[in-house]
Amino acid sequence: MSLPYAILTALLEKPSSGLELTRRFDKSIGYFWSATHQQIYRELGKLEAEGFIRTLPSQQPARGQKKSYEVLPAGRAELARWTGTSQDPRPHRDTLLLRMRAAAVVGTEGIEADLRRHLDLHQRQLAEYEEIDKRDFPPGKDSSQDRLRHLVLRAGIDLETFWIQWLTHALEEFETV
Amino acid sequence: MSLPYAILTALLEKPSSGLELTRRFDKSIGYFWSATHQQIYRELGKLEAEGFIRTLPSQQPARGQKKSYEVLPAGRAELARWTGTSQDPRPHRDTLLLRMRAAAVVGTEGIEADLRRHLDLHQRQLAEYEEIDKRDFPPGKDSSQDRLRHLVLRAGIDLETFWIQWLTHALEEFETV
DNA sequence: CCTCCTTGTGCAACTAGTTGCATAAAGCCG
DNA sequence: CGGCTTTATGCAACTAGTTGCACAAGGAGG
Repeated sequence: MSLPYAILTALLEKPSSGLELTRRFDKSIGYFWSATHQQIYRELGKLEAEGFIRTLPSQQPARGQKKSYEVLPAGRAELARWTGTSQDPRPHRDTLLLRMRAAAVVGTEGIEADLRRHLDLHQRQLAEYEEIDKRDFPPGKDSSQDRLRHLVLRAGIDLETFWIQWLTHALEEFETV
Repeated sequence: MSLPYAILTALLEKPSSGLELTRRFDKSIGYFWSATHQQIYRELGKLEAEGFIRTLPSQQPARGQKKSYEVLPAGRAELARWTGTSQDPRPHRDTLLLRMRAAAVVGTEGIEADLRRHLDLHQRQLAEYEEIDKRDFPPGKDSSQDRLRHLVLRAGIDLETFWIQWLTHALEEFETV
């Protein structure tokens, strides 16, 4: 699966401890590959056992003691291999669309309020992305690294924009019934 | 989770056997809630045990013997309850965006071909949706049922359109490096 | 200095989803 | 009528992801 590769990418961007990774997942990589701290700790253990990462020296492993990891050459190679390997898109699951379809059969009772709530959530997310856009990608920056990362952010922005439009349209539909 | 509700919706639209449901999932509900035949058979068993569905009469249960199900009033009520219940959007995972982010760190070797392949897949999917659009939603049809189902289809069409645009843009980016 | 809160790591048990395979009936075809 | 394919149902074992909780260290404050 993809989680180990998400972690390798995050660690290459910056060596971190489990908790730091968890926090960074919550506001960056996690936008398109979320993970709980549990998954992350477990995966860090596996990656270390496989020789893809190691704990930074000068740190004895103990509970409640911060333990930072960095990527080893074998880990970078494995990530590069995976990145270049063709993969099918994973099946796509969306509860809200499913509920709309159900609502067509059993009635729309109660769903409108939740559409509004989702609209609000997407608007917040969009605002967050635009914040990042302004902060991390000012006009001058366009190394090829930056351009790729910016492309990913654009996908996020455009997806949120799509949802906002769709939800707005759906809510209009409800008003005219 | 949502699978049982996807199945209830499909069965309300039309009573079916396990295999028929599997096929219908592959070309309708499955566009936003996919499931394997395995999941479906297991879930049908559970739904029957809970008294939400039953096998159509005049059918003895035997291997290799078709067994059709229909939704009972309790099942419809449960689906209506679920549909009207507020739910958080589930975390969103996308391998391709993750790979782009990884590519920013370890290089883009090999990813371009796969972007083209994905572009092709999305174009086919869009064509399929537009086919359904033409076939199932001619201008006259707009009962409130139809309008909701059409709204869901529009989401599919617009999402595919988004991906096609994004991938096209990404590939242009690659050419100018 | 002892309790409480925060930071950090981790185990165990669960739910959801996937993959591989078995089995049975029924139709097709020489 | 005997093997071959298709239709149909299902078990078992696996991988991925979630939830609930435990526990240790260190700092803050009465």
